[in-house]
Amino acid sequence: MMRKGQAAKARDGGAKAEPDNRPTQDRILAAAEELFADAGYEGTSIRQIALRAGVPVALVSYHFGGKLGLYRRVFESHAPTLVAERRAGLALAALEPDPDRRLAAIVKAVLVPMLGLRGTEGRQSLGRLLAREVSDPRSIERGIIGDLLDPVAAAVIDLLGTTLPGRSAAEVHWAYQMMIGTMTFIMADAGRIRRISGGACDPEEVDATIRHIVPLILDGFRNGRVAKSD
Amino acid sequence: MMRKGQAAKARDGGAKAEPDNRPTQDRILAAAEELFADAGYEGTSIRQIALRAGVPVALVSYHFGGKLGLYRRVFESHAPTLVAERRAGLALAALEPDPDRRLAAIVKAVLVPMLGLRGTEGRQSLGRLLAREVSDPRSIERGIIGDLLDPVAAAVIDLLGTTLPGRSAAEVHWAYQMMIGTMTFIMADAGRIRRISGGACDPEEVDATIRHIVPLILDGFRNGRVAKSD
DNA sequence: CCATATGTTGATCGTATGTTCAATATTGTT
DNA sequence: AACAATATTGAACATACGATCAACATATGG
Repeated sequence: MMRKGQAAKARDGGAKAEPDNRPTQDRILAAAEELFADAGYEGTSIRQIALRAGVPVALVSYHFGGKLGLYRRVFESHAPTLVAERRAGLALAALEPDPDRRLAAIVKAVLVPMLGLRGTEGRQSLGRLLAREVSDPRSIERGIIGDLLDPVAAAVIDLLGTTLPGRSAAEVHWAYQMMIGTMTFIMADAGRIRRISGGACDPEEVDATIRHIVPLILDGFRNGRVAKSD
Repeated sequence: MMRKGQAAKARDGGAKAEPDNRPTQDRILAAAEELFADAGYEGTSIRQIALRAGVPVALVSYHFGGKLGLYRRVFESHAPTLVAERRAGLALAALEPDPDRRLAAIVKAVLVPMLGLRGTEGRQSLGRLLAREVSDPRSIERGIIGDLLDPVAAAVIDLLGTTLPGRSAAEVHWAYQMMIGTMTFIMADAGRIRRISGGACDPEEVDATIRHIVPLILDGFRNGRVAKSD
């Protein structure tokens, strides 16, 4: 009962110097983002989140209406930026007259905003969280990805289809899934890629990752036609 | 107290006609495989598993020494088959003199045993479970993938390196990660790919999937050199 | 200054979790 | 048949979970 509001509470963590001026909801969101990214939705408890945020458990339900509401809000608070970056890149790609350059622009418009998260201070956990949600079969029930990311996905596939005129719908969509699968796998990685490659590959090195991954995907797009029976 | 052993217990489920001759451990393993694949490790409870297997909860801990032991056993009971299939395909690929054919053989040796699980009766959940474990950053702590699958992964990368002589270690490893990422993403899918593509792509149709995915990856391998600065 | 809405707190609710136990049933061996 | 080893059972354990409550503090606006 000695503490008088936020100021007293601010000192107990001791981690940073400028901790608690940030509104309480933002601190809860930040804690939730990290923990959900590390352990997933089911693997994280609102008690852990409240503990890291330095607030009583009841505040989480009060501000976000429960665990699922908080989980959803984490995505809603960050996804618009990602979507806007992708749409901006797509718009630039659509202006490109040369099909080959346009293809490269599309791939970069999709990959760069996402892979770049791993190198952006304070955004690493967001990238892992998005990858986790995309990978999780259960995410369909939650509908978060469907609501926030599917629209821009459709735009990507459309532009991809007009840029690869000879391909069937299946070929275009499989190519898209290859791109998303590769990207998601890299985003979700927590060190295994670097370890297995003996340090040759490191998703944390964003530029090098993009420089290696983009051509791999691009050449699949350019040449990868469906095989004969064989 | 009326039931006398297994026979009486067999009738209560009512789902199948030939249920309980199967040893109890196998029923628990089968139930665990499905539920873990659907909801993940944290999202599944021992009680759900015991309920589906038609056994008391205590039996799970008795036979497998706890939840984690059961989870691990599910992989141990199926992974050797998958590894053997991959090694067999790799051995055949190594005999192929033509580099281009060898490359195709390597890719198929990795993809076909895994993607084929989705079309094998009673193995669909195993495929989704493997994909889930590979995607989960937490799986590193469990060590299951590292113990069971990493050795054959190293063999794949080695053969890949000798088949692509001019490439750097980073290029070879990134190519490998693209392949695994694409495969894992497809295996983990629970219907979104089919829905987004309007039915054009369906991971359940194993042959069509392989025929589309293999050339996409192959052409990335063949041509995807690292980009200049750009 | 009061009245009201909003934010915050610690405690408690009912339920679910993984694990363990003693008691009983079954199986295998001599 | 008698024995020990193994398997099965229902009940209980302590802990953790998400949610909710009444009490209290703070901010807002008249």
